[in-house]
Amino acid sequence: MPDFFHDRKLYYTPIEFAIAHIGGTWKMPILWRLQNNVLRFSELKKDIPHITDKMLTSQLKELESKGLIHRTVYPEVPPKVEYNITEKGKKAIPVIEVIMKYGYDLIKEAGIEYPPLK
Amino acid sequence: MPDFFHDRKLYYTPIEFAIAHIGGTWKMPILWRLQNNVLRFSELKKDIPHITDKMLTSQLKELESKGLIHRTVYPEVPPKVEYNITEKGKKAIPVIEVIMKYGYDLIKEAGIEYPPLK
DNA sequence: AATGTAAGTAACGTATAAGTTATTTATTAC
DNA sequence: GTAATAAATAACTTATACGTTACTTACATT
Repeated sequence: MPDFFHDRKLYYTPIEFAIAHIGGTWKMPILWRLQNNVLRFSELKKDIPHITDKMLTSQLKELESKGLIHRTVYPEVPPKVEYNITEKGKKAIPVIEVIMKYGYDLIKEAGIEYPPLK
Repeated sequence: MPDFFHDRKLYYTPIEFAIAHIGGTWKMPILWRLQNNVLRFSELKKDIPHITDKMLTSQLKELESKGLIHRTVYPEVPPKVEYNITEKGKKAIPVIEVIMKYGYDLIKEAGIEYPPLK
């Protein structure tokens, strides 16, 4: 398991590389919502509780820079910007699904009351 | 998707809860190595490149406190401590596998030279 | 002229994760 | 009596993630 460089950053493992793409508090919630919908900045903001403008902006930028989503600007006033998932981004969806289900299992095991999946 | 409290911490989503269990730089590499082996502290240290004593200690403690691994102390000098995965911990293995495979895919897509999985 | 709008940016502060270096312990081996 | 050993711990520093508040833009509406 050698280390490797990418984009001026050193990675130790494939896991670390994967987390660099979909990790952090907000990237998975964003990708999850874009899996079947093209959404505007304001719609994402509404859909994702607690997210701030700053975090939404920065996480969208990171996802775009890694090619998981695409950003379309409509030159209107007030601005209109739409975000859609890319083919590359779609490959993250099953991964997110597995993590989400694991989270639900843990919640259940911990005896936390929570609306069930599906 | 309501928020919930657990262990005096507020979680926003099942994903966040899952990551609290297996996230961070070192927890997955540790669990992965314990999936089929009972290992001593020093063996884990040898097996996991770049990990420091401090991080190994703290991450083992967190994994133990969440019930994913078990710690056995043999009252000898010098000390002997063994770590093994629990039934609860085993449930994380398929999740880690999916993330790892996703990492390998991303590495391949990025054109990084890397020894292939399997 | 003032107000509202969508999609941000900037400056700043806080919290958590992770890394670095030195020290501890009890016993056996030299 | 000094050194080696395994498994840590403690004090400290650095880096990164995340949050808070205020501000910007260009046009349309009132």
